[in-house]
Amino acid sequence: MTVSIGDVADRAGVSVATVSRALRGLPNVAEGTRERVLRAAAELDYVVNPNASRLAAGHNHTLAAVVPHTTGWYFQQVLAGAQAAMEGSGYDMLLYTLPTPVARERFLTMLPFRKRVDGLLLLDIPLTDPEQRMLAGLGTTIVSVGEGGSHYPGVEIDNVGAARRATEYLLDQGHRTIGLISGLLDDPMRFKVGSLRRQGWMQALRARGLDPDPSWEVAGDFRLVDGVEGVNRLLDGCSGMTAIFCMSDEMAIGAMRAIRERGLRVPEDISVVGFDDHEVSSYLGLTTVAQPMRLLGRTAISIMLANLTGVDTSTIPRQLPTSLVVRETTGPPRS
Amino acid sequence: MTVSIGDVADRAGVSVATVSRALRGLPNVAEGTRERVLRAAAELDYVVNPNASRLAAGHNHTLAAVVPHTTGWYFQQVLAGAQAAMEGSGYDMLLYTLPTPVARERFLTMLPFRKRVDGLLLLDIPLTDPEQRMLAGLGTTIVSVGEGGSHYPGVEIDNVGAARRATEYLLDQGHRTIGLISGLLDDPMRFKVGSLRRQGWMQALRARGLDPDPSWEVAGDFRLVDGVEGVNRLLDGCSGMTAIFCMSDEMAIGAMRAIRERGLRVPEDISVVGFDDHEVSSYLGLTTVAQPMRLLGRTAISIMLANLTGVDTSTIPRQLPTSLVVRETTGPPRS
DNA sequence: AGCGGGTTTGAAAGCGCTTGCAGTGAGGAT
DNA sequence: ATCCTCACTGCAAGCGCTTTCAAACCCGCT
Repeated sequence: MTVSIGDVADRAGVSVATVSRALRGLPNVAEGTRERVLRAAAELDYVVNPNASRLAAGHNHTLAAVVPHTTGWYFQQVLAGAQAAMEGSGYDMLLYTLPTPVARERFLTMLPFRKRVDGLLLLDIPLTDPEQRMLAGLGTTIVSVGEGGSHYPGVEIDNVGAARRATEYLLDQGHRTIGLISGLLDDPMRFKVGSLRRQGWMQALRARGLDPDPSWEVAGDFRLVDGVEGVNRLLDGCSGMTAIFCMSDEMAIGAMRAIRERGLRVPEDISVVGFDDHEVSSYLGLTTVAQPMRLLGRTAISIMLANLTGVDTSTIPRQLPTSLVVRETTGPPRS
Repeated sequence: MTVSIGDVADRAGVSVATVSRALRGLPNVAEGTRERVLRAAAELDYVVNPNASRLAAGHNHTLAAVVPHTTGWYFQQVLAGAQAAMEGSGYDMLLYTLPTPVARERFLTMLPFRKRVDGLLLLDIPLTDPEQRMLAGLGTTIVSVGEGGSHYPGVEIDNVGAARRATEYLLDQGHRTIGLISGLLDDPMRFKVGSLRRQGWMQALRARGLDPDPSWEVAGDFRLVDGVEGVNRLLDGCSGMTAIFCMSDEMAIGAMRAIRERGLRVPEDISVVGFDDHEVSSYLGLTTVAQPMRLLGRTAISIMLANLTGVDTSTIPRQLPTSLVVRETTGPPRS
């Protein structure tokens, strides 16, 4: 039915061992033999059976990406970058999505990737220290993006610095009461980036002698709807706010919607800054912090592949630059 | 080093054959024996080696999704639906992305999924008839979403009907010159959905005795930027246009941007309708045709799994309903 | 006690490939 | 001519499971 390595060997008049070596480009195969094997394989339209090959060789040539969810601009972009970097590497990519606490728990207890994956790419998966240690102890190569850990390498951006920079820009424009729509804080299952970006916002304000009141901030979960709710709670709970910093573009878009529904204008009444540089942001004129999402993915794969092959990774940068993209949703406050 | 089925067998005091059967829940294993095996496996923290298992059993328990690209709201949603439906099915999902003609060609010639995948999920991959036949002849179970084929089952929406409905709505509002920003047409490598939706638009206009001029339409590629360019070409080439139907929300968002940049207002000067019901559309107030993307993914997986197990699939619907979501970017034309 | 039937179990033959090790030959050195 | 190298090649033993087939067992019956 299906053509196997033995068929190729017969046709080429050599042993299966030689076919195996020839096909994989190993040395110790005479050039003439290799050509004969290659021709026979082509004629028979042979493709190796990865299961057999992996079983015999004891590796999987498979990587798994673990993401909180697959929708969401940020994750798509990082994944796309990772995929691109894997192109031609001979590795397959499996995807595990952990959208709910239940899925997360199951992943952490079942460890479904064991014996089927050589490397695990953790894309902003917040893990407690014991969880990190447990995973790292499994023998699977791990690389993280964003939410890092001390038990495996990772790439990330300077969240504190980026948020500080965005806030400083707002301050420079003359704003003094700058609201924050953050990610859920202090939840071990949630992203640390929330606290980091909040630190940046806080630092910038404090540096100018401003003391952010608790009513200046509100927690969201990076989604559009959180922006809407966030703005409403912010504007109801605090007067004189002239700018809002959102920890994701999605929240910023929701925020703008809510602001306009209250009859206020952006940026005349309220300036809005987002984070991510979502595809639509440029079309909406959203001022935002751009982070190199695809590069994050590519870099993580570089580290992964290098670690897997024992190559030195110390020259690969672990922190990637962000940039503030100023567009039309920010401006000076009305005097 | 790693615990194998033999270790479990030893510990449970049975043969590997029995362990294999017990672990997979096969009948013909005494209840007491099964429990003993399960306990031994748990104590040893045993997980089966999928490579060995698949090699021996001759199946892969892996599906591959083939998508034009992973960014883009539509594909993410369909994929998310598919992933959700695979949850607990025991199948892994591999992803092949064909963003360029080169990648597409390579995929079609190398057929990298052979011997590694039981089923192929073609997500809006336009294929010529010979290509379809070739793939179908490979013995891999194939299911399509969107761009269907006559050589394998698929799920889709009524593109013609949906576009006609949207156009009729615009006509009912009083519009008479309704532009179209379509997908690339007549390109074998491109989506047929473009032509189908165009047909719907055309039918609606003709039914009212309107004869669309070539200057009423312009081809795009479903991206934001295509909306911007499309509007500019449309508005430069045709006067009196009061509404524009875009074949994707992304193009609609770009279109609105361009319209506003020209100093025109939406919907007062120009009404805009999109297609997909993108996440941000509700926040932008975009009137659009909603299609059940996640359900498309789920349904495709249902068909796939059923076909793989030889279950009858004739009761699974092959065409899913769309709905027109009227929001704020449409209204009557200015008299 | 002996028998027929169904239920459990185990032995062993693969599944298709990789790889350690031994064998083969050609070519050069002695 | 003999011996040694070294570059190739083949043999055969796995890799860790599934599955066929037959043996073993447990019943209730005769």
